[in-house]
Amino acid sequence: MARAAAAAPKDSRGYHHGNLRRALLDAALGLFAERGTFDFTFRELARAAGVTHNAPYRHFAGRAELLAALREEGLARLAALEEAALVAAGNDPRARVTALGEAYVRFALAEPLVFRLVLSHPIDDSEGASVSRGTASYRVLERSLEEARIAGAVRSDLSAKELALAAWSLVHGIASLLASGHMPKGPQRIKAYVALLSEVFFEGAVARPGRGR
Amino acid sequence: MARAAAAAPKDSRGYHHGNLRRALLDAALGLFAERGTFDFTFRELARAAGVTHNAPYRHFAGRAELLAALREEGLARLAALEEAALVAAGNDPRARVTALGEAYVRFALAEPLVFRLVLSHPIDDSEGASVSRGTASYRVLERSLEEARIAGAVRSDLSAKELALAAWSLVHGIASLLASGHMPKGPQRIKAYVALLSEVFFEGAVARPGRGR
DNA sequence: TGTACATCAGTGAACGCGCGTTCACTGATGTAC
DNA sequence: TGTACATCAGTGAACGCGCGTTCACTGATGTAC
Repeated sequence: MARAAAAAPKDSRGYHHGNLRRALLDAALGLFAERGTFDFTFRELARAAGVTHNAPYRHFAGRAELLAALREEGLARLAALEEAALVAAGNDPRARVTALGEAYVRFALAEPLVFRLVLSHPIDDSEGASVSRGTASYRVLERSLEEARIAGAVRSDLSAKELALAAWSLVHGIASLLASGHMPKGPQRIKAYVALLSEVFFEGAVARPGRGR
Repeated sequence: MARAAAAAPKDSRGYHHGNLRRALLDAALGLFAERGTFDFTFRELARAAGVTHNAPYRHFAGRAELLAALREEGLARLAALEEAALVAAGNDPRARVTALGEAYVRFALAEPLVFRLVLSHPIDDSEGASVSRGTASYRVLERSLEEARIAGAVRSDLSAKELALAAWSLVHGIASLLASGHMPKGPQRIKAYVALLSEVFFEGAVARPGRGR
């Protein structure tokens, strides 16, 4: 116990760094934020972390491996946000689906570069396009819509898969646009965006008697 | 006339290239397609176009300027596709909006890397987030929804702006997912995706009496 | 139509620089006895 | 508990390479007379 505690924080003093792996990941995030792109060199990364130019090789074979680690961490954070949102949302099926969307958008805005790293990362056909549909995030959405369908809250002439595809497109669309700066941001705006998209997703855009003015 | 014709095609013979600017843009597109990313060097580009490493400087100050030119061309092609789609769609407001969506998705699939170049290009706040909302593409969509609204085809308790935001999110979402390979593709699939999203956009996901089984 | 000349697109040698990679090393940590 | 040693994380010098950039150039095209 005392040993573990001494090993983990470590004050980053002395010859051995203590947790260079973590420091490198954080330095990479710092470089992202600083310049808005992913194109840093491995030597820049080492400099940013305050170590010799080839210390990083003890932890990552190269840039690609480090980016992959960041992508994985990002996906995990997104999944955690979604789980928390579901818990907070209670039992109403519609509220649950909306909460998922809001978590997704919040993530995209809180970490726009990680979001872009994770989701604009091209997946070639050989890996199978199912990679991303197999994502925890997507599965949770599909499951929530299945629940909503069973509860009679959404139409049953479309499958949960089809509804999930539409919902994911909607939410991924706004999140991408926000993360790339194509839309005005601001915390109160996010709420409004999500509320609007949720309304359109559930109710549709078509004119109906007895709605609005 | 004879002069213009001789100047334009030019067979790319001899010391002067004839149309190196065009050739460089095409070579860049070739490099994109070949490696799936935008990170080529200016010297690679010159090599790909078959000229000396600094011939390109006669036409572009650097990589960034060339990418900007490609972005501009891409936006113009997208706008042209959308115009053509509108013409082909006839007068039905709902068909017009759907046709716009389909054109957008087709563009993303036909030129996934240009699509990513154009739309995942980060816009910083100083340029104003309105840059992209001021895009021809977005304006056309908003106008079409305004028409639909006037025709009574869509609800009037939401503004055309709000409806356009939702429609754009939806279509940008599916287009991004397809362009990054997160979704299975295929020409007949696109039709199905667009039809599904159009159905959900207009009709909504909510269960209604007298729909489905 | 023919000649002289200016313009301009592409050439090719040269530069200094930061990169990724290699290598032998050093010093701290953890383990065996 | 104390000493000896193996392991392993980070160091620092060295390398060859391709890059962007500069420079004086060459050869083709277009224009003036």
